[in-house]
Amino acid sequence: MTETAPGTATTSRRYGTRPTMKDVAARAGVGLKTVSRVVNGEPGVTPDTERRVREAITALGFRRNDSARILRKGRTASIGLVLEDLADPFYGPLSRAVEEVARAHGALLINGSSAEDPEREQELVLALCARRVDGLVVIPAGRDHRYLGPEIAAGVATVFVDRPAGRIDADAVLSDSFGGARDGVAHLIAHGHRRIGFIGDQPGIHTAEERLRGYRTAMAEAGLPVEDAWVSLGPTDPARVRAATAAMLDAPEPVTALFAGNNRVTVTVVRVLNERPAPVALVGFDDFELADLLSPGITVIAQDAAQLGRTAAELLFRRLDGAGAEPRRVVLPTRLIARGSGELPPAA
Amino acid sequence: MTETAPGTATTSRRYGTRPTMKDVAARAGVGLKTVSRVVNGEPGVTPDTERRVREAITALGFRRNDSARILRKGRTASIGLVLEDLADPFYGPLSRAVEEVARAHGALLINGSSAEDPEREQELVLALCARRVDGLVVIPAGRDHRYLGPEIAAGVATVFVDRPAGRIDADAVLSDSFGGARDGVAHLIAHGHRRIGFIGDQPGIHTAEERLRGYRTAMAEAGLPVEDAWVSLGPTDPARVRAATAAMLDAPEPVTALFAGNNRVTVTVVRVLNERPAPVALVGFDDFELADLLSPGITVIAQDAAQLGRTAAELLFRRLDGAGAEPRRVVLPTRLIARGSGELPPAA
DNA sequence: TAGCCCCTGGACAACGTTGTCAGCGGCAGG
DNA sequence: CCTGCCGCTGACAACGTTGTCCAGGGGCTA
Repeated sequence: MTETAPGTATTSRRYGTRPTMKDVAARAGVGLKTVSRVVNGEPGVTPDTERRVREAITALGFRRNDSARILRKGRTASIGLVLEDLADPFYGPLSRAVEEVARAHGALLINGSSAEDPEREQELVLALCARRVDGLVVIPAGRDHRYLGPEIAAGVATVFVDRPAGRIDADAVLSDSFGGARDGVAHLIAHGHRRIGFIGDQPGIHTAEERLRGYRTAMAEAGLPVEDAWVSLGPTDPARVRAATAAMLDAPEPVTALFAGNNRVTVTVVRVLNERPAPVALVGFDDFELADLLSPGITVIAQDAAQLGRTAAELLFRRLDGAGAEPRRVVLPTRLIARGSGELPPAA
Repeated sequence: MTETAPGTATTSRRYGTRPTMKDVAARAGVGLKTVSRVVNGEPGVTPDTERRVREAITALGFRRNDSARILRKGRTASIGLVLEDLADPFYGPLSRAVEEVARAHGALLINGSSAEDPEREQELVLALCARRVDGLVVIPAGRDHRYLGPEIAAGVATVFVDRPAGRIDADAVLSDSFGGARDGVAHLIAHGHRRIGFIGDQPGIHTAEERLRGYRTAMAEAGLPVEDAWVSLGPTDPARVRAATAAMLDAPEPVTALFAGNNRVTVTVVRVLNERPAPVALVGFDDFELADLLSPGITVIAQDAAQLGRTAAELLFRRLDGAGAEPRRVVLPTRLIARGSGELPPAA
């Protein structure tokens, strides 16, 4: 045993310094490798030796340093998740689903929010790569993911969720934004609407564009024109959405129904409609808690966020297990849930 | 550019093997340490040398291996967050707030869900410690955290949030559960209620007990009795809460008002009340999105989840910056938001 | 021109763990 | 009694990075 801190016992160590296997080995009177064997449950250790080692471990409060282990082994048993905003209720279940799958595979989840900022996304992704995560699940904020090329080539499995990767070919798990929006708008048309507004997320975001395309397609299929004033894309903050909604409703010839491009938009639109006397039909993309308890209940195009996360994570681990193949694109169906708001007839 | 075909030049590497500083140094024709200097922006490198190194870095797709760096430096620049369930809307903003603070301090956030299972909490916490996170933010699931003793002694800063640690002395950031519940119940009493039910989370959970204590105190302060049938603690799954609510409302002498112990409970209670003709007053602990849009709006005791997370993370980083001191307990106030459901008069 | 210092660059050890390999004692078979 | 094998154990190198220390060269001063 060696002396360490000024004037104290053998086991005392400076604050902030942790005992290592070497310390454990010294205390147990065995070799370094034997400690390693015990810690990792490898065979070939006498019960008596093992007991001595275990005693030393608890006495010293030893905990294996995974950084060293990772360095040595090359695998980190962790995956990274980069999403837009954890505070958005859409991402909670998604994140949780990814975590559950990771856990089932013995991996830890490291996650971060890009705040919808491409630079921040890249910064985060590269930080995770520097940590040598085994794989990445990314909800893209940017439109160009070529910076991931070297990482993917180096063996970092990567799956994109909710939106496809930009300018590289990679696995992606998506919801059927186009089909969902088309169904939702067709639903409104079926209930007699002719003048339908679309309020969506920023142009440039894949889902926003797909949903807009779905809207336009449904209108076209019904032979209806789309006026410029009926389409508004932009940030989903309440102020912008409020303004857009008001503009459509206060126009000389107001829209009689609205399609909201995601849950953030829907919530604000509901608030605006609530403040107005005349009922306006509404279908929103994304389901959300309590949508059924509002009056009228909100008709939505539901996508299963948890399923999205689960599917992506499972695909990721299949890749890690060596399922090498062409990048795949998985598209999950959406489901229209009619609750009332989408079945209102045109006011006029 | 060099050839990378199988079995060729020095710079070719197997799939899954990443270039190291040594490779970069060889390619740039400089020493190992010089590469390190460039990568870390240390002074003392000629512009020309730096350029050569940077070229080699991009050519090889080099990315520093943070595992090795961490091992060498001892600090990981990452903190761990262990919470109950990311899918619970209460934790999204909390997690996000912690992340923002971590980011401001240049640290990465690793998080995991305990699923309210003490064993899983411990497993997660220890896994994070093995990764040598610099600090931990923990929303406890268990009641005994002595297992954290060695870690804290070894310098892992730890802050508990939402509930205090069990059987060890540690920093904690809490909401005023007791005061909030007391205020909420007093609010119901002020509106004429005498028979008030309390539906809360599992006994053993600190907040559940504090809120129950607040309920009992408010009742006692008003000189009102509390019948056993008016108090129900247990899991917050819909089935249990439904049953408990129904039992209180269908009793021979039903309660005229309910206090819900957290947002999960509130949501289910709202659903049950919606199915019944007679209005029942309701105050819920925790605010939630759309609470204002229901009819009646739901009166709540709001706690600021983001503030909770922010405060905890800031305290954590103060500790990491060396603010050694006695463990502190910070209690944040709650706020009653009256929206209608809490102001309904007794039915009878 | 000698002497000195500064600037740049590199050799080397160390961080804590795991994989490889070799040693040692005992036991069975020849 | 020797050989060969097996079960257990430990010495040693390696993972990729950073900190320490030293060497060489160029510019400056005396």
